[in-house]
Amino acid sequence: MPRRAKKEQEATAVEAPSDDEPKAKRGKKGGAKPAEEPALYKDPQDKLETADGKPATLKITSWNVDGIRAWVKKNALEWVREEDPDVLCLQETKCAEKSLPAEVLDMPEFPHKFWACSDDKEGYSGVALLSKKKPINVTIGIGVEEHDKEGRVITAEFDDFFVVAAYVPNSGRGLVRLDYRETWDIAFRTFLKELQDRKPLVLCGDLNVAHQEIDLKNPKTNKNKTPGFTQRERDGFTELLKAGFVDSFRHLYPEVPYAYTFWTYMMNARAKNVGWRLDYFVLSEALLPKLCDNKVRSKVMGSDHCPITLLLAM
Amino acid sequence: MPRRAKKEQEATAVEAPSDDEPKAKRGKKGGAKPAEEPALYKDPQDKLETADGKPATLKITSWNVDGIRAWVKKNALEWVREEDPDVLCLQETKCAEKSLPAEVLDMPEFPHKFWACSDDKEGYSGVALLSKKKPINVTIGIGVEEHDKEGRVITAEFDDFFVVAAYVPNSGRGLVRLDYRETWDIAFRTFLKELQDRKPLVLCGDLNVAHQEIDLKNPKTNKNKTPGFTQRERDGFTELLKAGFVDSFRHLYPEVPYAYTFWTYMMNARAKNVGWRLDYFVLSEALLPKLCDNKVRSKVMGSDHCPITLLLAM
DNA sequence: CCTGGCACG
DNA sequence: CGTGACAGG
Repeated sequence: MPRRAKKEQEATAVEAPSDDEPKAKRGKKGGAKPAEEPALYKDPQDKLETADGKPATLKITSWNVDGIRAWVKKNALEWVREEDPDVLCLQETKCAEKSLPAEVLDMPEFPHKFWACSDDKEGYSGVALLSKKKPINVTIGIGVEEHDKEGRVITAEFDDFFVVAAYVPNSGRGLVRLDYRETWDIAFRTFLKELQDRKPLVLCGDLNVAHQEIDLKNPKTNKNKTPGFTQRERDGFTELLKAGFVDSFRHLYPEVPYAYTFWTYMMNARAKNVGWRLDYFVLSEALLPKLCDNKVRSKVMGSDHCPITLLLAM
Repeated sequence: MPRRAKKEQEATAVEAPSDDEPKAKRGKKGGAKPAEEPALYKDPQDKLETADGKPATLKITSWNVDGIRAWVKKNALEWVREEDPDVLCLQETKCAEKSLPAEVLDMPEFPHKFWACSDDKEGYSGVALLSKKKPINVTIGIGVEEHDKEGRVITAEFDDFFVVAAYVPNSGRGLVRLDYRETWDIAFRTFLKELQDRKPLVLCGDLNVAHQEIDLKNPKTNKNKTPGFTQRERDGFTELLKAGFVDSFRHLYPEVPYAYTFWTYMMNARAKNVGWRLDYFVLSEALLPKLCDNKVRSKVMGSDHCPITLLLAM
């Protein structure tokens, strides 16, 4: 940093599927159906300065990789190198530390690498935080034993702020883990508030909730049924914002729909942009004057989530 | 049948690996090691008639497919169509009947298809017998309850002979199932002898034993250690031959080495032809006058086993 | 549908 | 190393 302007968002990891939706479909009952145009999202050009003209000096990228080994094989690191963030936060690495791919361990761009893996279940959960600059201090977990066994949080302290990389527990099929999720949400909020009492923070990662109806394609059918869009999960997020935090994407783009960061692999959801916004940068309000942009790199392939990037003028 | 002569054995399913062994290797200690030429096997041209000139009229192909769904995806059926056998025996289909790939179920070349699947463990073992001609009768198993739960044997009766398609149980890592294997071998032998009392038979399939030292690359290191080359398994095969059966490949080519039908996927074994002859046609002695050839299609890809083909003048 | 584990070979 | 079933999402 400072950075040159990049021409346009490009998907370098893996080519986006080239065949579009069929233009028209004939229903089984014989009735001709009108073509359903997919509601696409076009991320605007990166805004490289704050509202009052201070240049972006810090770039943070967050990506739920859905298995770091498979992700590496899909050449996702090529895109990471082009994006060239200062801090890279990865969720769902699904990989014991000893099995991490050499391609990631070797990256000289990030001399400082931190890993949190699940204690019990191999290949489950797991987050990483990679940084160009050496953090003052790094901690794993949120300081609550029952919540720190699954490799879900890494906190890196820098001079003027914390970066918290998080992978919030999914409530599970049939919402079997929604009770646990609520317990987590409360404990995690406490943790974040205490951190923020010391220094402003950037929370980034897969928070496993679509906050409002605008944050997923099918709010009606998923409300209180599908993990990630129950009232309790959404209220948890609202509570977080009340504690002095800001959803930076929604702050910058209050009315913009279709800006999803996750699409199930099933039913060709990504091609149809039937998705969810589950990945966030949540900032301490104190950092708002430094906010330049929050990008959603929706075309970048390599996982069932796309990467998101935060630009700050620190 | 009768058939035109085929020019040369060709691998149409999947290209054989194109890079050969490195010509020379330098040892870690600095000493130059002589290049180890892989001991290759070249299957001779198909012999399309018996020793006394009767033309081949029956072609049986046997292949351990190591998962019929994966095998189909590797385009193995293309090769099967070129080979065009009258009877096709498949082992290790690893597939419940309801999940069989449509590509196989649809094959009009084989109007008569028979499946034997594992009762308990899904995706384990399983054999198939496909035929152009309708058999007089078909049975599953060997008529012994404890041995008939894993989908290992199909017997098809034709006018002048039986075809027995078999996948003999592997003795398992650490030979944990060698005792069971011996029990199986005895029961299976009894079954075959009783069949043969009625009509001559062709046993074909993965018998999970390399009979003699010539039948695997590394007899010394595997003897009595690795499943498939213990004395008890080898003796079982010897006992079978004593009961009036003939290993047709070894009968035709008594001294030919390196004619393997299986190579572990590990350690690049196939490229180095570090293999085992585990797949056989075992004939009733009465069928010897009809024997034309026993082919080992070692270049044909699609599984960790290659197909073998028997040519008879019935 | 796609990732990981694990059993089996 | 590669297949399958299974958990998890």
